[in-house]
Amino acid sequence: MPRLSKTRKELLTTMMKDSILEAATSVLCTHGVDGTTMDRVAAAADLAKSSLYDYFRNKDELLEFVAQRIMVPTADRIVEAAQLPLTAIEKLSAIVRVTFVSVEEHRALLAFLVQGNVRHRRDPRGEASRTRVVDTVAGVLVQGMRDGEVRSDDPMHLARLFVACLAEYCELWIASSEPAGVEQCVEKLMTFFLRGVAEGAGGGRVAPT
Amino acid sequence: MPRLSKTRKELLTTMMKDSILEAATSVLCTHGVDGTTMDRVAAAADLAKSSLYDYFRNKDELLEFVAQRIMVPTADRIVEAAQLPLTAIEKLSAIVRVTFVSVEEHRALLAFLVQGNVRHRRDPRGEASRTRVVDTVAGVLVQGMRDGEVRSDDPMHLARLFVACLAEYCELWIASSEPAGVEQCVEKLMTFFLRGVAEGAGGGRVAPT
Amino acid sequence: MPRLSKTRKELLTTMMKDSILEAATSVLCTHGVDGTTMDRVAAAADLAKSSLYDYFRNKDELLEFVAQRIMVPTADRIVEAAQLPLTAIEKLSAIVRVTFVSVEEHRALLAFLVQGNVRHRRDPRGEASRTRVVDTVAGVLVQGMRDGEVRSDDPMHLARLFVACLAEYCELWIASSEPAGVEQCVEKLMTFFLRGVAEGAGGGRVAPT
Amino acid sequence: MPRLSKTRKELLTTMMKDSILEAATSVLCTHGVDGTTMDRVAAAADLAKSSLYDYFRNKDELLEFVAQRIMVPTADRIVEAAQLPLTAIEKLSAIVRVTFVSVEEHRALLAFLVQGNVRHRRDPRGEASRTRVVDTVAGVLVQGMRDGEVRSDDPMHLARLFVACLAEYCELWIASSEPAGVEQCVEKLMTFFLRGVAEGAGGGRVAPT
DNA sequence: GATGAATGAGGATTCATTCAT
DNA sequence: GATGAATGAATCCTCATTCAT
Repeated sequence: MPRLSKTRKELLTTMMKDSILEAATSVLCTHGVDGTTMDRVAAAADLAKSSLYDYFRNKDELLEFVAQRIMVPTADRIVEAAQLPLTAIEKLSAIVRVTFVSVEEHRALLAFLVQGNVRHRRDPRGEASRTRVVDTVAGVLVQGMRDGEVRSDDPMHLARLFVACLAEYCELWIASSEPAGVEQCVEKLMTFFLRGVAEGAGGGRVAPT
Repeated sequence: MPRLSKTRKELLTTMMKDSILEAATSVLCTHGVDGTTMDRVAAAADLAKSSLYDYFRNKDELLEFVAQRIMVPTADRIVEAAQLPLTAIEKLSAIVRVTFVSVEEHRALLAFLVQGNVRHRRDPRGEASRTRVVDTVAGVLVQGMRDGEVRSDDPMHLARLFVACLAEYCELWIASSEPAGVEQCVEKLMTFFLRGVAEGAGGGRVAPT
Repeated sequence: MPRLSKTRKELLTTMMKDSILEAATSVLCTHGVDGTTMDRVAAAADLAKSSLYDYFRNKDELLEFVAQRIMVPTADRIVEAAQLPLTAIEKLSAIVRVTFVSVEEHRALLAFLVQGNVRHRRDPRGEASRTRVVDTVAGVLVQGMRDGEVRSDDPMHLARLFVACLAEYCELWIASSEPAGVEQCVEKLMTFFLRGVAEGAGGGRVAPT
Repeated sequence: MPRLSKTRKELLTTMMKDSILEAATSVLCTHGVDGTTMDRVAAAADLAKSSLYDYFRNKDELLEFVAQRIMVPTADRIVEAAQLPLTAIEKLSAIVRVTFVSVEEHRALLAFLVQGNVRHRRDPRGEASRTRVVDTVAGVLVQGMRDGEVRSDDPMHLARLFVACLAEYCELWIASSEPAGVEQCVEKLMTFFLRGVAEGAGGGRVAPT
């Protein structure tokens, strides 16, 4: 057989990486980050453990690959949404919508990563993506404050609360036995985020001590 | 010498367990959940590793004990706050306040557990406490809806968002270099939770698709 | 049982380390440096592999310990011999003698280390000892040249040749089925080293090209 | 196309083996014996790893081939030198000279093999060549003793010392930043070997105990 | 109760080797 | 002949757990 053309070779490699990605994803969902061993990934990929090392230099690189493959496109879409010519509130809606769509694609995994990584302070995998998202949201909030759409407060704090709610709601949604439609989720979450839970327009005077 | 009375014996055991608890807490703060080995706990407790097994059947039981000891009292206080004769909104304020006070007491650890455990799907430690808190908050929200203080929505969903925000804000607060006072935090978080981020009374019309 | 006194504890640990040392020594002799696995050492020590790590942090530390325990005392004796108030030639004799005595104590192992390390350029274990020995010999040779006992030449080169011959002769000696006495070895090697192989006093005119 | 003639086929195979030899040589020089993996050799040979097995049954055979290809010609030249119609001392000179020339050709590699293999007791690669050399030298020494050029002693012992010195000096020479010329090396080494290090004709009375 | 010692079940990683195409 | 893909056996190391004293 003649040497495979470089392109073809890379294609095959890419397909294998994707197949391993899928296996790793499934193991991650089933066993959690700490339970994700090379053994299990290999088994899920129906491959010898050592073969994993033909595609990834080590476990970290593999996990990094998973994180990138899942988080980065989502973060990308979010950043793009924030760059559309919209009002701040419209952008926030768009961000929520885009997130739900991504999560719907990857179901459990994204939620898992969103959580897992956010929380493991020492685990840098995926942290970059989260930071990008938080920063993007903060930027939108600043725009909203400038335009009088959003009340004045520390934008980074609000952005983190926003992302935390988003993550929690994704989790909720995915775990739900009869998940609601994306649009309904967007609306509910935006309502919560914009108006809070208090009844009525003038509501929400914070209770005295 | 007569045998120690059963009571006295149990008292000593309890003291040892507390001493181990302290050691485990310190290790958890220093090394994180994954870095918490029986070796390190034993060293921190100035005890032989094998002696840990005289007080706890295994590592999980030990960690469970830690989780209980830290989370349960906080959850207790939260439940108590929810039982005071207050309006729903006042109760929510009280819950937030009580949480911040607990977090302030345990600093890193509580926040760590709040995060770490909530997120690790497979890790049931502390999950019970979290569930209790969410349920309690949901109950308060139901009261609020009945009394016209809280707008109508799925109380479990709102409760989870509430707790998620609370956890995120604790994290924020603990990581902060010049942490604000408890009262200020309570107010900010309650404002967010009750009124959202939208400017003005009529704000927060959710953006159309 | 009361806590073992620190002294007693250390004593036991030391005994175990020695027992492991012996096991490692035997494995080294049998399988060579590259064939010395923790598995084999554990088996030879009649211990679980993991127990080795109770006494040595890792394989390198174990091998380092072996090297130190074997090489350092020998190197020490050699250095001491070089500090006696003797003529250079007498010192060289003393060095050879001391080496043979050490080798006799440790038989195969010392020879093995002498070789193994000398040759594995990348393996720093024991290298320090060898360097010390070579330097010491070089010092003695310098003294000999100053005193007119040794002909002028690069002392480092001569020292390395000296040590190489010493090592080779040890090897020879150990492999021999009817090993000669130490004194005879010393004499033969010294004769070789001092006078070479040429017959007669005026011998050894180097052959022309 | 007609089948290649057997001869032609073998020729191609030989060429490939040589090409792999070169690759292996380069890897050996760069990474040492332990760092010489089939992967690296394949990469250096610009060949698939599995293709190596079309030419060598296994790694040992490959290394053996390398050893032979490097050592055998040198040993051959040494044996030839020993067969010239010369005095023993002249022969020894010739042997040293021939060795240095070979080493100069292969630089690091030969020295590496001389060391690495000689010392690894379990590693038979190259051992045969070394034995041939030692035997040849021993033969020359016997001639020298018969002719009164070399003092009486065990010729095998002296031969081994001779070879050990030769190897050490090669190493020295190769590691040297400003290596001396071959002739100078030959002379120095022969002087050492024939006359030892003692000053003066009558020198080298071995020191008394 | 407490301790020191020991262990077995993994886990990541490397590498020589095989085999269908 | 050559290749890409795959593999199993080793190897180092960690850690929860047990047990005699």
